[in-house]
Amino acid sequence: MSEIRDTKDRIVDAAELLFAEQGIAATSLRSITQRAGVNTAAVHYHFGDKLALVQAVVSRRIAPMNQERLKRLEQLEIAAGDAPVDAEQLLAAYLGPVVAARAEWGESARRLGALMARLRMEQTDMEPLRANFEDLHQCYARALANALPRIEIEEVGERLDYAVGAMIHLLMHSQPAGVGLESRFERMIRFLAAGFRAPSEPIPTHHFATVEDAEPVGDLGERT
Amino acid sequence: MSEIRDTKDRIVDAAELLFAEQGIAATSLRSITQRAGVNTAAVHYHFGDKLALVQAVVSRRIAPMNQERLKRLEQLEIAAGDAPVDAEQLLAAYLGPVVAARAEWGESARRLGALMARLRMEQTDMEPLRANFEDLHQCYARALANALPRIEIEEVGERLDYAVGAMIHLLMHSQPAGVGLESRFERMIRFLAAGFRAPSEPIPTHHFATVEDAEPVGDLGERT
DNA sequence: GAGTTCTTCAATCATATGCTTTAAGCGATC
DNA sequence: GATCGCTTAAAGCATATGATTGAAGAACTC
Repeated sequence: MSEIRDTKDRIVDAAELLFAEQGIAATSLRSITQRAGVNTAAVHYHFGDKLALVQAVVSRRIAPMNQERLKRLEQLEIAAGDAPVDAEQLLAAYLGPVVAARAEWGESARRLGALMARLRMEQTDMEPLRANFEDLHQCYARALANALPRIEIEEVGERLDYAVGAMIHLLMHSQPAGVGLESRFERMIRFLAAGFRAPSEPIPTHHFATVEDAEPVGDLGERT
Repeated sequence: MSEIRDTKDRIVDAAELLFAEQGIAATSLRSITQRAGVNTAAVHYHFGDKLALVQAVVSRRIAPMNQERLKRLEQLEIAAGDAPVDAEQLLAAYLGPVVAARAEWGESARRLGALMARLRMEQTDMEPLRANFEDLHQCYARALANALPRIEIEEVGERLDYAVGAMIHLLMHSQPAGVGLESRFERMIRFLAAGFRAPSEPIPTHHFATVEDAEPVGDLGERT
């Protein structure tokens, strides 16, 4: 009985690590079972096939994190009442759980970023994984569109995509020790929030030579 | 003689397409040679091994594009004289060649974005590929730091990373037909430029309107 | 045209992969 | 204590992979 969970968990642990470090397609079941110290057939017994293993890994880590993100969004919307939620708070709610995951899972969480990036890259090849992110993206895009009424909703979606791209990058390339990760996240949020608040249309005339000081995060008081 | 270039080029063509669509590690030499209509051994004869093939693909497409980007940077700096180059122009110079590549290479250019994304993801596994981007990144980070004297240079580098992440995302997920790609690029540049101009520090401790609720970034990595 | 080099081809190697099968181990139930 | 279900183990299967070989085939030089 104790061995059951042990074997299954060890497989998922090893798979998570190797998927993150080498990519999903590039990781063989044998390397997983070898690292987990279990038999090669165990993964097929417990999961069925490789894709099911991938989904198990996702279910254990990514899915709860995305639920947390949705929960935070809900809380923000409740707290804001009828008023739109602040864009920066939305970004923090979107990105925060990833940072929290690091703090909670310690060293093993270092893989999370790489795993998410791999998922994002390879989900084209594995359609079933896409569903894990679509809801999340749509909900936040809608909330951000409310927070930024001047920006066309379509463009808000695009910008959220860019934010995801930036986050993925940070997750992929941040140092193992996670030194300064939280402050880097804060800076990234500042960067992204400023981008989100950029006007939707270009400045009619092509004279943005002196825009530098004219369009910072000046209009911050649009909330409360 | 005519066959020589043909075979070599056909291999590179097929490799570029398949690398972009399936990933580098996930693409077998056999699938490449099959698509190219050449013998399996041809790739080893002409290139040596798989990594050399990858480098050949990069050399033909990515490397010239990166050179173009450096050239544009140089021209901007010359044109600006002693004054720093505008950040938006820098971003356009950085991202423009990618758009130009699409227009120039037609349908085959659709793969470029995916290829660059794959390269970025898998270059961790293939160290030799990293050099193709490091110079570029440093030069632009320096120029952007000049354009944005208020931002710490370290943070400028981070922000450029985020810009790359956003660009990669756009390249990966834009539609095949490339409908509206250029306008999307323009909007992305607007988004990114606004981010780059965001102040480096959150908001100095000294009072700025209502710091209390205007700084949602603070409770990012909350410990439960 | 002979000789040399460059290029292609079919066949093959050693290994790795996802997956299956068959049998053994183990605990609980009757 | 025998039986049954769940779990693990070892071996093997069919296929795919990167790489190599040696010979056949152009192509060019002299």
